[in-house]
Amino acid sequence: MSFEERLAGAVRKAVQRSYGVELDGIHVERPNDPTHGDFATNVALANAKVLRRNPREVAENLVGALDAPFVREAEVAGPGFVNFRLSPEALWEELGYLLGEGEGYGRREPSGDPVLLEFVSVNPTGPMHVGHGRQAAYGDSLARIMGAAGRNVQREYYFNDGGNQIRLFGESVAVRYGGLYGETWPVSGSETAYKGDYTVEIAEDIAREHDSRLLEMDPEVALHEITAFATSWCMGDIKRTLARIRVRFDSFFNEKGLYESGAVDVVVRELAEGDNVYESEGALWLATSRFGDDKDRVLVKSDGSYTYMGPDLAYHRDKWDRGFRTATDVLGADHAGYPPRIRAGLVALGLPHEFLDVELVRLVKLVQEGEQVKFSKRAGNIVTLDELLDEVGEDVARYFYVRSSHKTEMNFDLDLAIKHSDENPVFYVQYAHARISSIFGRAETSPEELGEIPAGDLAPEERLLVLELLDFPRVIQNAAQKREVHPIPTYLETLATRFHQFYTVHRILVEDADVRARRLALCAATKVVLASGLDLLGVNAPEKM
RNA sequence: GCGCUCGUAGCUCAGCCGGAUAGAGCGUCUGACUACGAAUCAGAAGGCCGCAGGUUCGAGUCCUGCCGAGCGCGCCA
Repeated sequence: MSFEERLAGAVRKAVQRSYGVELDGIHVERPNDPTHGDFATNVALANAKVLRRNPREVAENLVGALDAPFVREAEVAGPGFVNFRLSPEALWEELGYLLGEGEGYGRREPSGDPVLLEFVSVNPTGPMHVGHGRQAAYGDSLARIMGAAGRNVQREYYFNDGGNQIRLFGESVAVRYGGLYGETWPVSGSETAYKGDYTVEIAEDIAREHDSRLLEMDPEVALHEITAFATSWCMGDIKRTLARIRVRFDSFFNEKGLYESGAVDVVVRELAEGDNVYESEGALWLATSRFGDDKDRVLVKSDGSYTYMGPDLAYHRDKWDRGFRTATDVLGADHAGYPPRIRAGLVALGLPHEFLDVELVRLVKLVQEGEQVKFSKRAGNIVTLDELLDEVGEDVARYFYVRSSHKTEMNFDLDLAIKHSDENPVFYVQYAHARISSIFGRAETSPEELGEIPAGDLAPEERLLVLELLDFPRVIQNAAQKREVHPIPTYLETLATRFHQFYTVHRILVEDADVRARRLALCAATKVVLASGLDLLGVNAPEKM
């Protein structure tokens, strides 16, 4: 149990003893100003009115009634805060526990209902670009964080391997392929849809494998071949990029299978037989507005084919049928209209409203020389994720992506990113880790060989470092609960600062065996938490750099 | 027009369930390596937390209204 929780419990008991009331939601926090102690609570202020006493009086009584051996000092301050200072023995003991847990510190075993985290899910019509990189980095880190927080999470990639976009893409590659042999391939639109250079590469690969054989076949059959080749080429490319940026998936789910298994038909039929559909203008509409959507949506088009509602609802129903009780979808912010209507459809199918949880990731705005560049896969003017990784490296990219909240807009100036990659704060955090490794190298020992920590007084820098280390479990829980990744980088940077400050003031490898043991313990604990935190972000913790 | 998400230092961003004097990094300026890694540390300058009301002991944080930005509002996904 953390000190926050233990303190909250002790405070609750003290209030109970003094006033005979049971309070819940007791808030204990780390004050900004270290002179306000290690922890503070505002219960006296928050509850003065209910107790009909003035806050300072409540605080005084609370201090008097407090029974908490790990607290060395409790005092009333300001308008009625109670500031606590912990005993060094308790802090060292807790640090010993941290070291005993090692990389597992702050992490919980997965339990509870399984959660399906779906992210990236980009169509296999081209390489991943810098915008996708953000969703990949966010989604993967979120999965790691939720897992560490004890959620039973599975990561899935949903890919669209049918539909109109795919057809247009297949045609675009076919045009390139035909072009290699001086043939003109007929397209359904007035012009080729996808123009990126990679379409030529794919066409060349097709030619390498099939030569001109496909040109002699029935065009529809040939197009089918080409499309299959092209999409699988792209999936391969995407998977390679994902692996490179250390993004892992447990499963890949393809849309086509939903049609082939009849799952889409089943869902549409089920809805059609219910009371929430009606016909209008030759189409079948689903009354999603009854369940919170802005307006109703077409389920079956007037030509008898399904809209995307069909497969998407079938897909989410499938998630439910597989036993998941929460479906977290990580989507680009351009899909903002999507959650209400899909959720409405799912509720119409009888699934609980809370089942679908959507996190919208703001798009990355590409800027070059102060001007916004519109990047479109179809126009071909994209900066690929691979290009970015070539320039700045995996650690810099992953850290950069998740350092700011996924909800805020992100301006991405590639030139600037390359130029300033040396200044990326990830190095600040990694440096602290490498520095500690170097200390252990010099001490000719390792974090594992430390043994018991002899208790003793803590210098201010040591105290702040310990308190920061012990905050890690809370940071993980908080981030998981709020589905945010950026608190981790924020925390790691603070921790690295606390360490560097401690390091600057105190020499670690001193003669005094107890002092040396304590300081090495601080180093070991910092090292393990830094490595663990960086791991949550998919970033390396180097021994030297 | 309606809906969602945002607006914090020159720039990029933090800020836990409403708490005490709003914090970092970059950039600018000044200092610190003859003991463990200076990719570091100490300090200075830099703020109407978009604006205006409201809620209360207390608001960057909650509510309302404006202003500004992005996205969405297809028988596209």
